[in-house]
Order: sequence, then structure tokens, then C-alpha cells
Amino acid sequence: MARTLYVGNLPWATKAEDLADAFSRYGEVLDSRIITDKQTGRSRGFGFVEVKDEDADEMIEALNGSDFGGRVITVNEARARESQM
DNA sequence: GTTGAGCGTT
Repeated sequence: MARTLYVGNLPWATKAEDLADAFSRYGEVLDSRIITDKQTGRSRGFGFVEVKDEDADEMIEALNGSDFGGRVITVNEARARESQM
């Protein structure tokens, strides 16, 4: 009972705890993750936030296109890494 | 040390 949210257009200094803190304002955050580059080890500028399915839509609408760290971020439902049916 | 559209690892 959790949905993964894709968060993009994030500053290079954004951390998983920062996403969890920002998303926890509009709902319950189960887990947050920032994607870092495997080749350089630096942040790619985007991440994923796992939130409750019942509040996922509200958090997307609340944080999608909102200001985060001085930049407007993009929040949408993340694509399935595993089987998508 | 840098960059700017996108969809990630156990």
C-alpha cells in the first residue's frame, strides 16, 4: 500500500531527507531516495519518494510544479521498475 | 570543480 513518486528538476544539493521532509508536509512519507550517478557518484538532480497511496495524489498535486530549494520541481507517479501491468 | 531533461537500487 504505497506508491512511488518521481521527483525531478531538483537542485544538486537535494537529499533524500529533504524530500521526505518536504513531502511529509502533505502526507505520510514511507521512504525517500535520491538517484545519484553511478559513474561520477554525484546526484543526478532527481529522486523518488514512496508515499501512501491514499495521499499520493494530493502530494503530487501539492508539490508538482512547486518551489523546492529555489527551483520548481516536477512530481509525478514514478514508472514501475518491475513488471508494469 | 562542471551540468539541467529525465524515471531508481537493494
